[in-house]
Amino acid sequence: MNDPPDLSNDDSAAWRELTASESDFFDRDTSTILSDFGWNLGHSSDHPHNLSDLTPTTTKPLQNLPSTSSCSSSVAAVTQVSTPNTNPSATSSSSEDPAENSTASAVKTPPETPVKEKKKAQKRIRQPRFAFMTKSEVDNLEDGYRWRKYGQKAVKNSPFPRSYYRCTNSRCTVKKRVERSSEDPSIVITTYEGQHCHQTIGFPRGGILTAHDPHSFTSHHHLPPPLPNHYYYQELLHQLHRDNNTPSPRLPQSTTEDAPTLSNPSEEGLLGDIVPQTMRNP
DNA sequence: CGCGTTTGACCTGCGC
DNA sequence: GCGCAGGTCAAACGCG
Repeated sequence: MNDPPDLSNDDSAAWRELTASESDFFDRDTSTILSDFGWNLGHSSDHPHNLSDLTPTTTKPLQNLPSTSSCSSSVAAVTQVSTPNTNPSATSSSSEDPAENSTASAVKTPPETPVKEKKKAQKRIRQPRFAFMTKSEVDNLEDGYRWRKYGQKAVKNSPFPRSYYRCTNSRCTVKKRVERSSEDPSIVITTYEGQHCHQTIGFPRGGILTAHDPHSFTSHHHLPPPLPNHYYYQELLHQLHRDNNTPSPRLPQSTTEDAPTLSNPSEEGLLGDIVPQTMRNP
């Protein structure tokens, strides 16, 4: 049905299906969008500086793909096209393992009938995806969650492999893919799939976040993915469709003249300077 | 020893 | 039906 487009395996039809959600995406307040995916942008300087701690980054959300909520139960929600506006803490109470987990656990089971049928019923289920580009030297940007790498694949037409990560929280089914842009190796494309159903767990090894005080460990300590930027978003779309010889989808409203708007200076400091020109093709 | 990464194999979807 | 590419698994391995 509404198969969410895959950034890497981009299918033009799927991209075109974005239009409605794109409008919604760009019309909405940044923090609202991000919170939909379990990210809550701090409103002051009290958020941790993770991304910029690692490297100067320039980040751009690419898409907000409506689908299901990963931590609420899944199958029935597939047809929901409206924004998955559940906030992570709200969904966490019912965070039984949804389709994603059962799918994964079923994969390696012998190809028996019941499991296979179950898989088949689930195969179309995709979590909401949120992709963004980050101009960074490092591939794996700290985002407040712990990730376990479960796979790496070579990507066609790209010298850079794609890495697959899963949230280490056993009840959280969020995944992310990390790959470098073949056109600009300094650009890291991160695609999140699903919503976290738990708070950020901090950085056990890095110690940037702490949870000593559960009361202070509120949602605004979620680390945000980067801010939306129409320019990058559109650039990527065009780039992808150039690569695939498919017509570029039209973005609602936004133009390449849209300057990235940072809601406050501290965010700018967090995310690094946004330099739209870096995304332009020569 | 626990946890995370690496990596080859396997599964699945999709286009031709 | 076949082949390709993406996605996932899980054993082996490394590290603190």
